[in-house]
Amino acid sequence: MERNLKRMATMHRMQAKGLEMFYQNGYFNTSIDDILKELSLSKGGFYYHFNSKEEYFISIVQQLLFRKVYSQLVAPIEGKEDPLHTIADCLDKSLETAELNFLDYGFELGNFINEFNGKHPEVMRALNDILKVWEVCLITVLQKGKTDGFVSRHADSEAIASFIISSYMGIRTLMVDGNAKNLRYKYMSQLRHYFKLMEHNETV
Amino acid sequence: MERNLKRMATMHRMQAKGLEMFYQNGYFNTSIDDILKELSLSKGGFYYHFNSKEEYFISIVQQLLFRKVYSQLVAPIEGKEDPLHTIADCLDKSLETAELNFLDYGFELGNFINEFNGKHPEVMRALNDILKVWEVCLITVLQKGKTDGFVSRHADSEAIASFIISSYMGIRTLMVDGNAKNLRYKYMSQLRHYFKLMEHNETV
DNA sequence: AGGCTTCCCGACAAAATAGTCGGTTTTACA
DNA sequence: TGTAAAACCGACTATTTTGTCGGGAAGCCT
Repeated sequence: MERNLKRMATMHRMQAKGLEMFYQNGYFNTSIDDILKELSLSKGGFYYHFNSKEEYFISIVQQLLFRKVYSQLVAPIEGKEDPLHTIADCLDKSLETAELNFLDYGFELGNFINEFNGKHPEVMRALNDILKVWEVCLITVLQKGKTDGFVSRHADSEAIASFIISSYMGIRTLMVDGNAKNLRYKYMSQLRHYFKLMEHNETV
Repeated sequence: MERNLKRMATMHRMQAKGLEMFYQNGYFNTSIDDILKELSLSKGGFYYHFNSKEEYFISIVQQLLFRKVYSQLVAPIEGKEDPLHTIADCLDKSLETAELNFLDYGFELGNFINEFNGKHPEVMRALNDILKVWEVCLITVLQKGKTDGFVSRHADSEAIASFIISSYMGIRTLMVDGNAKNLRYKYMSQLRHYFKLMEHNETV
């Protein structure tokens, strides 16, 4: 058992540092050597645990990135009532974290999708899987919101979900180099306006 | 004069091919050699015209990318009346081009901003300059829309502009690997709903 | 202690990378 | 037509990159 623990510990250490550096510099602009230097680990050590840079990256995506997105964007709204307010609060919280993060480089998932878009199908599949989980969660919770009387029955849950995702991905990108605080405020104000549209307000 | 023409022609050829390949594969994943091979040009030829890869890229951004964004996203709305409908139509047209483009890799400007975000200040400046032009145009036309009675006086032009930009950047990213046609339709429907909110509709 | 598996080292190979430089071709023009 | 400048060539250097491999250290079980 001690064995397995050590293995897990090392791999996790490698993955965590990898995510950190790929996020900061991008996948293609980060070399295995760069990462290993930071980890004080050797080439042999790396290739003992992973077969290639790409496989390494995919494992990071499936394990670390998935959990990160899930805990930040999915879990806080999953199964909740009053979806519109819940979603808005969840996104605002995410933006707040980004705003306060001195070393923010945007939305990890979004950045990687951008970097791999249209190529590297294996990697894209892993990234799209995460996106899909988020999307499905949004749609589900919006649909439930309809039956629970929080969301207008005319609202198009799928379209709303896509709109939320795209706007969030975009604002995270803009916030990196712009006035994050101001952008966050502006974004949230517009998003909340937009959300008011589909509140259940049929006066019957 | 023939001299200058040839110079311009060659440089333009290099820039055009560079934009094409940087767009397809990303800046860091495209080597000078790759580009030169496609151009049937030599190393010496390249470094005669440009001093470095970065300078080369910046020249591409300032000349080709700027014009591209300008003609597609700025010119069609600049000075126009009824800004909300004009903007919506303009974005829809852009999305249509992307949708029909068999080789779409997202929003060029957005992709590059993503790739350089937080690093390479020189490059980021050039990219942000373009973004700024677009943003200012949006704000201006929205403000004018207020005085002309097309846009509600309570609308926050700056916030709307940011919201438009971020959502557009996001949807372009999503459209690459998703069902572009469907995404475009969903996006435009939500955007138009959102726009309805700020139409001038004070019944006095 | 002996042997076996797991884990890790670091030198090495092979290819790719940005950029340099001396020389050659092309072009303008006197 | 001669000549000088502009435009281009391609071999070369430096470094970096991913990935391999033979071997050694550490832990585990008997």
